[in-house]
Amino acid sequence: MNDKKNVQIGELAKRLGITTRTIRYYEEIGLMGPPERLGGGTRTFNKDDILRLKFILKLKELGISLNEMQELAEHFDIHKQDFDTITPKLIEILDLHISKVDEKIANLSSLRHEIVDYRLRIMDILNKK
Amino acid sequence: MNDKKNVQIGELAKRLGITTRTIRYYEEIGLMGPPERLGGGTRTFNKDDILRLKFILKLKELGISLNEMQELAEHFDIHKQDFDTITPKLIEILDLHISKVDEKIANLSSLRHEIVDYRLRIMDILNKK
DNA sequence: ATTTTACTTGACCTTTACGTAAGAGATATG
DNA sequence: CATATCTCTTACGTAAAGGTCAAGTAAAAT
Repeated sequence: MNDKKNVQIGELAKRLGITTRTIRYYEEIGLMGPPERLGGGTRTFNKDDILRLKFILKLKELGISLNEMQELAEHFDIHKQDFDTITPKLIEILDLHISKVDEKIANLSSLRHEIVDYRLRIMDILNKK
Repeated sequence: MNDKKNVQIGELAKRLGITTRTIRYYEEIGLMGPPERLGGGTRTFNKDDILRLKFILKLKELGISLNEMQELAEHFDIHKQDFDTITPKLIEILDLHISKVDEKIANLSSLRHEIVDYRLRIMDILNKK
């Protein structure tokens, strides 16, 4: 009666290197749609659930916040396998994210300059004494 | 009896473009030593206080966290004018901070690559259909 | 002197992404 | 069956850097 493929939360967490809290949290904020439950209420995750979770983790790795993902939750409904609809929107998001990253890099670079300059000025003060 | 130079918190905040809460907060966490008070308890800030606050804001601008500043609070005791003692330590900090920034930049750069790659793979999937 | 600002402390609120604990029920194993 | 090991929900805690009241004084302006 139990699909070989269905997994409980602890096992899934261990597999993906995250905690059960994280999985429940993603469900809590609606990133992870309610999974099936066993008779007693225990969650079981099927292949699609796992795919979706992996996808979320991938996006997170790329620096996309859970909040940003939520705004797009409608678009990457992996359950529905409508990869056609999800991808254009996702690419849009990724592009936006790339420019954000570029901006951050630019900011850090100028910050670096400033720090170096400041450092030099202090060194000067030290040497002039 | 009142030094022309002494300023109250609202005025000081306005001058530096921050809020009074921020100034009180810095005092709260010990970044800003207790200032003099008027008879009624109103804080007044003298030149040194203002210098110190400006210094803190400068460091903050450079991306140094309040926490990092606290660890160094002993070293940049501007009140004591011991610019000799503060600078070497400060330079040390700045150097450390520069390398932190470099690391962040490197991370963001590789993140950028990953995102672009991911984007490309998705584009491929789209085009192959 | 009186009104209008400004200042005081205290304490709770915000965001993000979970951590952690409590108490109770479910599942797996010997 | 008993026990060990999940899993469940609820709900408060955390870090950073202040924001935002609220009630009560003090200082400044008229």
